Amino acid sequence: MRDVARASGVSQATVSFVLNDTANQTIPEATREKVRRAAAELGYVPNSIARALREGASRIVVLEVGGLPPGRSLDAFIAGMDAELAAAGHGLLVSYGSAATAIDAVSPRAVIDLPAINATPDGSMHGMAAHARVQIGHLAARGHRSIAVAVPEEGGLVFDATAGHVRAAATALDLPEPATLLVGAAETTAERLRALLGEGTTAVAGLDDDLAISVLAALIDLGLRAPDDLAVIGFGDTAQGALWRPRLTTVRIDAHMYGRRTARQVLGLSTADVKPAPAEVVGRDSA
Amino acid sequence: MRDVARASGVSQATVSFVLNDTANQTIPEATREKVRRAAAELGYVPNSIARALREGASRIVVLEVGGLPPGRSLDAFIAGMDAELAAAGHGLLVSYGSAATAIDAVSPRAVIDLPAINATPDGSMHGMAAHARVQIGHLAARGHRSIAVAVPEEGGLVFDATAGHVRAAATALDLPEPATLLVGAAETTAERLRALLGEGTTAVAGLDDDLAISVLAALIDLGLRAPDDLAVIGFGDTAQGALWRPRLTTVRIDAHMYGRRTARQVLGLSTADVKPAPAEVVGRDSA
DNA sequence: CGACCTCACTAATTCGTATAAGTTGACGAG
DNA sequence: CTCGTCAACTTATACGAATTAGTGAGGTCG
Repeated sequence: MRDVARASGVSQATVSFVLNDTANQTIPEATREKVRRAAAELGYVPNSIARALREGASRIVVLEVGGLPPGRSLDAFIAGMDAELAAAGHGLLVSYGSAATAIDAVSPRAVIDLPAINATPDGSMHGMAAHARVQIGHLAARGHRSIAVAVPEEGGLVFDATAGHVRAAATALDLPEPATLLVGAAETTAERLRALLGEGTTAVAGLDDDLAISVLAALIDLGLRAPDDLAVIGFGDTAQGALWRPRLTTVRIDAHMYGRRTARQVLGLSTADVKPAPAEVVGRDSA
Repeated sequence: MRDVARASGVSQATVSFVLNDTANQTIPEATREKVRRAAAELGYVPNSIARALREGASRIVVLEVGGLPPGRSLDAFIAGMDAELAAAGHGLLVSYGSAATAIDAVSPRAVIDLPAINATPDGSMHGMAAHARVQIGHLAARGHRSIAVAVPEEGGLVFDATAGHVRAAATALDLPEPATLLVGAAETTAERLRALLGEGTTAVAGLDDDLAISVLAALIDLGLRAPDDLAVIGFGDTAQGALWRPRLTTVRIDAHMYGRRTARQVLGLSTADVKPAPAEVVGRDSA
């Protein structure tokens, strides 16, 4: 910046004013032009660390994904956030694992703890509660009343919370409390599924597509088939689901828009014109 | 830091010396103790942005994953890097999408362009070339000579490079140049596969498990079965592969170690004692 | 004609750290 | 008694921007 100032014959402060279009600063267009030209010629690039030191935060936002299931939805969410943030001159960085170190190393403008948000009582930010209602609603509409929810054996908070949404959805639809199907090793899962079937369960909702697919596999191991012996519905619309036979019925959410909305939210921008499409059942063969 | 200095009755510089164990600095233990105590009491936490400004780079490293296929290998690689970096006081942040913005916003200690590294002529850093030899070698050992490689229709550089390794492996084993199977929509893929089978192809190697699974699905659509009508082998050992029927034969790599090694490399530490296990075929039913 | 205002800037300070370059007092050697 | 050395610090500066508080020239108003 000092070089630019020297080259254009003004002070460093003036350069800052011009390049940042600082308000309440009366600088004639001629000078502005001179400064901009010099900056361009010298290939001036602001040092974002210095800027961050001055402003108290860097222009990036960190997304913590925790144990969130990977897949198309997460990718789309990330892409959406990234696009919106980029438009505002910010960058998106994703942290797996040791977030704390990373976070204080970059002083992000904001950090988004995605699992925590989804775990919110009403999952408000991303409408998780509403999504769950769509998923369970599909099953209920097909006459299922005795529904189980497939949860990973080594769950973690993320899944606990999501399972909560599914349970709430069942209650809201006047269905009995859903049973839980712990998904683990192939044989154990199959055994548990057999037990559940014996108790009259007619449908299973997976917290994500991978879990639903595991259930489908277990079903095959038992020599049974979906949707006749058991209806299975997933969540998230991963590529895998469409490949399976029977093809997996699942729920698609507008993750890209949710990503964009989240980005605008943390930047303090209006979210009025970014409306995610409602969750939608991708009706295929398994339910 | 100034507060700590005031509280312990020394200068800010001394505090810095003590807290960083600066070499060539003679400070009696008594003083050191005083400073440390004050720091602890005041809950002093160094401002990493200021430190980054001073040192020219922050203590984080950015990993660019580009269009790399997600899955267990990538997760393990990330976990490995993260662990090793954390031990050295650094954080790991992953960039999808607009890496440039993010990178200059944080001035990372290093940035790792994973696809680019894997694309290296010999894929040296992560032994991609050797891995490909293991994959093709398995097929060759079972007597297959006419092998095709499954590549995504919308490939990108990552896959081009990986495909190169597979081709090189075939050549090294004195096999004819492998054909290419473009994987796209279900029907098209099945058609292409039918054509390939007509030309005598007896085995397909997928650049990752997802691609191999798509081939398995296409095979089912054609009313055929693996491994009798076509041997199929994947790469990366994702959870999905084990669920499929026939269960997918694949290649497992020691991604965690590769991650750790990469981390130590970029930090300039010795990599002598971190030796990734060689790639290994997970022999299941499909090949 | 002097007070006051606006324009077009500049000088100086701040953010929090790391470190090079002193400074002071005690002690030993000659 | 003096000089040099060393321990134990302190002072001052730099990193690169943003921003606050001026400052001088020129014009307006009463």
